[in-house]
Amino acid sequence: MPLKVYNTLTGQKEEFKPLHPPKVGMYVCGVTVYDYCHVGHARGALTFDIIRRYLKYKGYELTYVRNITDIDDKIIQRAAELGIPWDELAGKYAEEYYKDMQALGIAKADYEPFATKHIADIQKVVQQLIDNGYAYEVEGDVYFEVRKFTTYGKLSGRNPDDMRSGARIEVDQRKRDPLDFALWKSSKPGEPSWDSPWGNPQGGKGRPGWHIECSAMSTRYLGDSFDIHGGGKDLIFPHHENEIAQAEAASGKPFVKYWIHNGFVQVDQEKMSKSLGNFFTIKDILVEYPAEVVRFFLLKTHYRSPIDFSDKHLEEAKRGLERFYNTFHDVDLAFKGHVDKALSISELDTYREKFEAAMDDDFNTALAIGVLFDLARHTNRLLRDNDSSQSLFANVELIKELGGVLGLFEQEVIRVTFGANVSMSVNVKMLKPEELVALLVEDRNKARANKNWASADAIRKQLEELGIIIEDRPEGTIWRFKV
RNA sequence: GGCGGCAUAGCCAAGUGGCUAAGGCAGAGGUCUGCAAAACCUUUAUUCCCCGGUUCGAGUCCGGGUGCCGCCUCCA
Repeated sequence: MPLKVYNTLTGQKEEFKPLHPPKVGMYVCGVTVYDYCHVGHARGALTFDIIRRYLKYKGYELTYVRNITDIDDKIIQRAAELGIPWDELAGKYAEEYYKDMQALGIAKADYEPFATKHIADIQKVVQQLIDNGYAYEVEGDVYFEVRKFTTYGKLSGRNPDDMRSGARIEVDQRKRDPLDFALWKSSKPGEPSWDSPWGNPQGGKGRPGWHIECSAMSTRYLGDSFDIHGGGKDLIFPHHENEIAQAEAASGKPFVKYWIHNGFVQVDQEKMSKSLGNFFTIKDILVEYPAEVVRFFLLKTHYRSPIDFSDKHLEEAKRGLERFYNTFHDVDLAFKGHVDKALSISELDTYREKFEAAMDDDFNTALAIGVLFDLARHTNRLLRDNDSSQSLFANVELIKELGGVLGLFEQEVIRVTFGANVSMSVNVKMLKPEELVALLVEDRNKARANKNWASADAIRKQLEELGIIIEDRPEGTIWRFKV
């Protein structure tokens, strides 16, 4: 089945045909490190984590680059407010960013370049643009001349003549056109700076503009033309539009084939953002919910749709996840089942095919999760009918394998055994002293044997308050953690 | 003002021309059970914001309207 992706550049879903199969190059705009990351950043990172995982599942050889912006106005401003060096601030939040990503189960990209480590590459592109006649220098600043790039606006569907530049900010009179944007900025005394050929007769000090680093670093690692470039919807204009102008004006070649943009996380129907102040940091949320719940919550909605962030929705996601874990546990418990109506291999293949069809359709994780729910229900049904535990393990394996493509069900588990014939898998991260629980369960069962229901119920209730669920089943008592 | 997106059950959310509109959560009834939980079964949208149109046939395409959101300024 062909993979289809929605391409912002054409406004359509297109069949994914890499430039040099099976190799695929993907560049994603990461974060500017001046503060903690919030759930919106998590969604962006997660979207491309899924795309990466699925491309690999499909057998592509992916090179994934995700940058970190460690020099810009916000960093300088925030550092000044705090009275600390700008690079100390950037370093600190880069560290925090790495921690957040790791906590969310989002692996590092193959390359995670920092802007300040690529000043030479950036200057090379700026010079190239000047040489090609697309950029001009004014008092140490270098601007891109938008009117020279005739296809400007093709990504965001804008016409330069329609844009009301300067409607909300003052236009720098030194620019030839209000739309022109900075490639290189001269530095004021005390600001971070690098030597440059621009400004003063013999060259001056300055720093890169915001957009140029992505053009420079993406092509540095992936070549002048590559397959996928991604980021949040808010980057379409001006950031990505400008990247295209810079890269194509410099190289003379098409820059990116597929542009992919993820939708926003909203709070009460409004975009979650730093400027509105309505954000929740990743750290805050991970105190309340396991990372897997956050991941599941985000993947229940297609990546391009807006998603409303709320406690209620997180709780819903948690319960849904619990459903899968219950199935895993129950199949474990049915270890000694017998063989009859097993799911055939071809039936399992049908689920795999449906899952792939969903993911092939522009990474439709919401639909794909629906397929996993179907398989879980099917498995529970077979379990009820006393089917083969062997074949049901195959079901669970498939759920875990496909869930793994979404980064779900990946936690390390250990097997815990009670008495002679009851055992189960426990998420090791959530592990509490299991011997103690086993002991309490034993005590409770003694109480039950004596029909001391009050005592038995009290133990169950107390354990539940600790996050441990007791269930009395025909085959014996089991316990599990709440998700 | 320009450009783009969204509107599907109590809530969340798939579906973008054709069998009875996925799935999850919540609710109701049932099976099981000391009780509870889990699981399973049944049930919850004659209908997809409104009005026109195209078509044998539209939630799905086209036109108009209403509401909401985003970008045009830093933003994932």
